[in-house]
Amino acid sequence: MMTHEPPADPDDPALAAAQAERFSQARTAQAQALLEDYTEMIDDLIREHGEARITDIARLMGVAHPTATKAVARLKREGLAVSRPYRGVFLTEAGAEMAERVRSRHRVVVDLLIAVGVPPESAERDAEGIEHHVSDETLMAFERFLGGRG
Amino acid sequence: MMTHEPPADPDDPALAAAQAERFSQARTAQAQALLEDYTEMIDDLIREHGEARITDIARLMGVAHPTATKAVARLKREGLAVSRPYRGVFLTEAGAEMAERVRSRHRVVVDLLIAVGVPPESAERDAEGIEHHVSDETLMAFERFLGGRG
DNA sequence: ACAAGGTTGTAGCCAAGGCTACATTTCGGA
DNA sequence: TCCGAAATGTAGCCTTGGCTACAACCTTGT
Repeated sequence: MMTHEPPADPDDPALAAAQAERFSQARTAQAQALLEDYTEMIDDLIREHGEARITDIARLMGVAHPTATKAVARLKREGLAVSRPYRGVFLTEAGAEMAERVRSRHRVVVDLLIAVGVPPESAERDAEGIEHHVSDETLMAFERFLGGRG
Repeated sequence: MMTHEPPADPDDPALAAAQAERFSQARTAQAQALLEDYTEMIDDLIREHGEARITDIARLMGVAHPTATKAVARLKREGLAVSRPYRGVFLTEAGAEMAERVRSRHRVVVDLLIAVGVPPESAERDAEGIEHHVSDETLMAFERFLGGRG
């Protein structure tokens, strides 16, 4: 049955465009992923320690500290965070909103994975990558699914 | 309840390492994603047209043709594909195996999304990004879940 | 009070994966 | 046949997200 893989017929412009659009979208989602991860991490750290220090961000993200600095610079550029030299990093309102959204989505994804039988450890691990590709419609479906089984 | 988000306590080396490892792994998966996508695409084209041309690959992936050329160069470097100038691209045995694995995983992911209530269109769209982060354990869980409701 | 050590910033490198512009090759139709 | 259009290759640019090395800045203990 051919319901899964679309024919990918290079002669059909519509199908080709649709296919290209999916990959394009996956690439876009990936570009967002870094923002989301750092935003949530900063939010986590502030909740627990009242501040988010570059060193801690870097260590928890598993990168060298200049990499974290660059990421924070991008967050600032995008209006998600603020910081002053040698002070911690803080989220703007937009950043806090994103963090909340990301945190909630992460929880739902992990819960769904566990609900369909994925071992919790794998669920936590895979969710880190999966969550960035879960659209709003898919997220809602996950919530319905989880809700429908208490 | 704290079962989802680990405390992310920067003072606990073990937790920090585990957290870092998850992000690290997500980054690795992302690096593999391009290989997987192109490999499957080439396999698709060969199945349908007997050959995979750079132009078609590029169009279906939604990129300019030199981008596809670069990707194929990487596939060749990694021993997944072969090609001669102005001839099509072909998969090595390793490439064909990867394509088969990726195709199968893609199908399972789409089926699972649909099974938990995601609209087919969204399922197809999101699966493109999600599949690359589905580990073997998670994949097996998906298959069990699908099997158990046949 | 101040030196040592940890933290942060900055400079500059690399590879990957996009792109455009241009050169070359192939191939099909007049 | 052979010429023009399409396909492919190549060069070179940009941004991103890694890294190391080094400089500047805090902070803390003696």
